[in-house]
Amino acid sequence: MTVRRKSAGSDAAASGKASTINDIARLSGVSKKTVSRIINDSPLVRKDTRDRVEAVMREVGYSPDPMARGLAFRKSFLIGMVYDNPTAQYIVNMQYGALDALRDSGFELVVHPCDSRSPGYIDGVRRFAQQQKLHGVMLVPRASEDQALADMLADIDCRYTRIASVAMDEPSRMVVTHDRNGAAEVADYLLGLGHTDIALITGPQAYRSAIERTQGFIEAMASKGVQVPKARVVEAGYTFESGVAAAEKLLFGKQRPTAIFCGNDEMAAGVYKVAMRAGIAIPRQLSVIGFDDSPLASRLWPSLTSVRRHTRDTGRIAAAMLIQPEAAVALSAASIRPHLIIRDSAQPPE
Amino acid sequence: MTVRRKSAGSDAAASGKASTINDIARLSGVSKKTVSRIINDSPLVRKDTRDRVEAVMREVGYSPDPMARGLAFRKSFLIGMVYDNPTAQYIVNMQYGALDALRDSGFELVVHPCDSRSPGYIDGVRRFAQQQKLHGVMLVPRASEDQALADMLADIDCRYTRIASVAMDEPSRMVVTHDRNGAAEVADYLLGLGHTDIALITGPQAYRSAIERTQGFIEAMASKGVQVPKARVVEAGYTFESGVAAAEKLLFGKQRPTAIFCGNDEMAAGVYKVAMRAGIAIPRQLSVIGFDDSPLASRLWPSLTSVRRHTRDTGRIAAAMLIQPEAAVALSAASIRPHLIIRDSAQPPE
DNA sequence: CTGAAAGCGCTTACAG
DNA sequence: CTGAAAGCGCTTACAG
Repeated sequence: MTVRRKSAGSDAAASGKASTINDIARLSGVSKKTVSRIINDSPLVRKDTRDRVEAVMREVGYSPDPMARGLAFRKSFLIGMVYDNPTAQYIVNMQYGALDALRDSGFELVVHPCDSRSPGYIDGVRRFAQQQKLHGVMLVPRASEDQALADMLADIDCRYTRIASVAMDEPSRMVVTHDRNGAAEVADYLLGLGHTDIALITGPQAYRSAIERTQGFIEAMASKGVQVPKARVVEAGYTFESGVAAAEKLLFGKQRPTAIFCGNDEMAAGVYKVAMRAGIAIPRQLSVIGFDDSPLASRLWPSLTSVRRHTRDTGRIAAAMLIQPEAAVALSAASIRPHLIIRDSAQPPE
Repeated sequence: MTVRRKSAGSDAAASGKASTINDIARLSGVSKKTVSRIINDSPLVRKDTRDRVEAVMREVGYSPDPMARGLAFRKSFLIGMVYDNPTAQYIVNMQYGALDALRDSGFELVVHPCDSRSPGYIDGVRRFAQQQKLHGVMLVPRASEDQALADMLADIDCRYTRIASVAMDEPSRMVVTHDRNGAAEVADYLLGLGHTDIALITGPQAYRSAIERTQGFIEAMASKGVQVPKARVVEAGYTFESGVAAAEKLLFGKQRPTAIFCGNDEMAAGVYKVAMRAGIAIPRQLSVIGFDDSPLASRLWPSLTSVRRHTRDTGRIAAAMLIQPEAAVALSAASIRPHLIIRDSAQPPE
């Protein structure tokens, strides 16, 4: 037999209405201002007062209304995530990471995909940020690389963090993913296997990540004394189809490279398709390496060696910097470095 | 030479503050209540008054503050999307669809992934809905199949829509995806190619979609006079790894089926891996068909014939039903039926 | 069809 | 350390 405990909040609960700051003030015998101080973690409250009020809050299950708070603060408790990256897994991981940081913080995540090639997109983000009085915005590549976007946000006093492969703003606003390091690791790995004739299929050089991955690879090779000839570098579009087209150029020329490093997994899948169709065995006759460590990497056959990015961590840090600015420096200093996941798509050249 | 036009809103603009309903009322010489009526599309406003006020709004770029409106309405302008589906592309498409419906509506999308197997998850959704005073919630499979979740939302008077493969709630709350039809189409297709010994790798039967796809297939076969023996049906977990395990059971038995229908593309990729490794040629020696038409389908080699779901449309309709209840019936009547996308992974049996 | 008053649930600015 | 008053930008309930 259970005894139904009569809680101090049963009036509000019974009437079906959520309790407000006034209820808490009345029930704990303090002014609403004191309750407000407690909600906002003000140090100007005596410990026993705080304890008493917090007990009441717990008992009635009080949580402050974000809209009322937002109205008074002139700022909402919403974090916007702005992105135009077409890769689903990347977006979802970034969202999960942001939500990791936002969990139990009172902030919520509002998603805002956009098309950074369309002319009005900056205005769209501005309306979004201003109308919702966003607490902050996470800028995900490639949108994060658009200086005009960042300038607009600074202009309307909307705080933001930028995720990018290289620093391009104040440290307190940057989460740097160091794509260059991942590409260098690929170069070292392939050189270590004995490859010297390695081709590159790069992403569009209008993307900073593509530049970083390309340069990181080429420089790491150079540092070991191996030059990558221009003809071995084919620029593609980060898409499967563009990977197919690039592979066709590379695999049916006079001399076939013994390995191909692709700027992402999508394009590596394109190389797989061309190689399979042409009867070129991976990895025996051709080593292939991707970038992203997307789900695709382990589902392809043979499974694809690829560079893992810590996308979820990246998202978590970018969001945390928005809601805990004081921790920003420590967080941004935390190095998120990609690293190689070795699977079955590379071996020493024949 | 451009003449800078002095707009009626230049005072507010110059002071850097967004204009409010009071500014609009003052500038157009009406009461704020009339402005409010116009914001809320009330018919109780004379047309010329409305036109005049709307002109002022446009001129100063006014848009009402959602937090102030929400506070007064006791309801926010946020739509929650609750899901526990691990497939990234599905989630992202669903989000895009919802955003299609929400665009320029004043509503925003707040994402809320959860784990429907964890005990406290319903409480988590409740807190989310109550604290944010959500305008409505979209329930995505498999969370949408949890009656206790739907009951809780009804209990707290939070409107919701459920996306599922079969109706399990009032029509005004359902978006039905008819997975059964897609599976039946696969059966017809494989029978048409001449297959009779077809195996199934199904999703977990705790998922309604898995039941629907399995039953849809088996019944369509039966209607053409072909029985599917029990031993030809292997239950797996909708994951790549579970697909691998199931394929190993099916492909190395006494008699190999000539075709396998997989409950999703992930598991089909698992079949590919096992077949490739064992030197079983797809589609010559084994036809394989998936479900989802995920990006994976076209990236595998040979490209995978699969059932396309109209996920983005589904998301759009589910969101539209929340913000335009009057259109709900018409929308839910709109049939979203999956259909087969034929690629290269099936051919007549040898 | 239009408006003045009161209120939504908080915080800021000021006072003590 | 604590509180009474005014205000954030809207809408509801009531009146005309």
